[in-house]
Amino acid sequence: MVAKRSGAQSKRARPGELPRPVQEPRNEPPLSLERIVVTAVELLDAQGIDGLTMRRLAERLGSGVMSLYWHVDNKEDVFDLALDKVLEYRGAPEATEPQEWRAEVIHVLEDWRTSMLRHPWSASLLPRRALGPNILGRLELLSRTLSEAGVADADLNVAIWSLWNHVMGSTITRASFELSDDDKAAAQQRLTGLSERYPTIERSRLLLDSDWDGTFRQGLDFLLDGLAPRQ
Amino acid sequence: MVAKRSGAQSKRARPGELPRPVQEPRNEPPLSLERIVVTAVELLDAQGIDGLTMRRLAERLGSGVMSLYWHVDNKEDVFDLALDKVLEYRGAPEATEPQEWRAEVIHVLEDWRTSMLRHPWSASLLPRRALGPNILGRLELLSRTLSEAGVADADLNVAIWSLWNHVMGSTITRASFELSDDDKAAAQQRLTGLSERYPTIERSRLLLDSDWDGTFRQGLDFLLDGLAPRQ
DNA sequence: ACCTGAACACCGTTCAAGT
DNA sequence: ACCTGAACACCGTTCAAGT
Repeated sequence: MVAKRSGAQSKRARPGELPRPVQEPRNEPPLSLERIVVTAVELLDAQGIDGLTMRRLAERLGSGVMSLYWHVDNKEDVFDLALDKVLEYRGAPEATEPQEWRAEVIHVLEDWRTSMLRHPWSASLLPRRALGPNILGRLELLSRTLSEAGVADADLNVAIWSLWNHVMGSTITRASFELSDDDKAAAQQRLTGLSERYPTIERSRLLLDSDWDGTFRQGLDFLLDGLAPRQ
Repeated sequence: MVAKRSGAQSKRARPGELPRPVQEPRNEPPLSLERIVVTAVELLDAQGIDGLTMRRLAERLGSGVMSLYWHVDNKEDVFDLALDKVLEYRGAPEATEPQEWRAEVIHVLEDWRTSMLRHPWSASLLPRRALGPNILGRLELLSRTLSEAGVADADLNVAIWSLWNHVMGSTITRASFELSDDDKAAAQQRLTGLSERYPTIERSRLLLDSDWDGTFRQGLDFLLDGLAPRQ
């Protein structure tokens, strides 16, 4: 269903290595935290949040279940690591002018949202998990940008959380509506069945015609208008 | 830990009924969807999201586990029902002037947020669950208020989703930071340990001094400024 | 330092049956 | 119409042990 990431690309057996029979090419490299996390992300992408199981994860890695526990404390740990993995920041488009703080903030936040939408499970996971280094890094970047743009220290935290809330809210909403076609159909049914009870949202086709990207951009613009440093 | 709802108040045995021995007062009323939902909310309040178990739920209800399945399709169903239960709308403060649309919208959204914060599990659950009648009712109310205030039909869906996203984002963020003192402590530790890597958010004490209510109100004001119908 | 299997205490749900 | 227990196919994790 959902696109899988390439993850650990299957290396050809190096020449000179003893050749394994073709039908059993599981030339598994040794377990490592990195491999575990990459595979966990693959599994989450493929099977969703309930699809991640220590047993299934071990199977994919070609190891015993309990081997995982040497590298990882528990399942929560795996979630934290997978989440942070997905939020690696692949660098901004280099030194923008200080004038363009607004464009830079928009870039940072859209990249954030895009990263999460590539892995829909991440959106609903983030609010419940610890903040890993990549998440903190993104917060730091956002913070610095706003600060340099002239937002007063006293207003900084409110500004950051407002933007964070907007990113989280719109990403989670979008991801959840994207994921559950059943729910959507059920909601539509319930709505048209009860259109006398919910006439307004039925008329506006709230649950059916929604421009998520447009909503994100417009809400962001409103927030930035409000947050912009007075000059 | 978390306040429990009163739920089904324990009725005294009606006079004329055969008296049960005092030490076994489990004069359980018959199972019903209502009792199941109320008890599920109690259990979620007390034990959190992972604390809700069909077996524990049945135990609290004094019934066999499988009895639940006559009233309910599966566990997901229980989540949907508990979530919607928590979002019952206890009426607005009666017919406000049409001029006061802004106050009314703020009231609706703050009540929404308050309801969810009373049951912190609801915030992280809502994005993944189907929309029940109470949730739809709140959307309808919001929709009607905005429409009557003069928001054009073409802008209505964007307006509603922007506000919804803001409520969800800020409630989820707040609930998650409220819940996990451990994570907070860990984050603080990680931060102060690595203050050279995250200097800006360390300086602003982003993770420690946050005025969630203020952030909610201010972000809401910015959004309403932007969404307000041009006149 | 790294990996393992057996075992434990749980899950949600199917099924066939009881009243 | 409503409730039940036994059974199945799973879970995450402890533990004692292997290399």
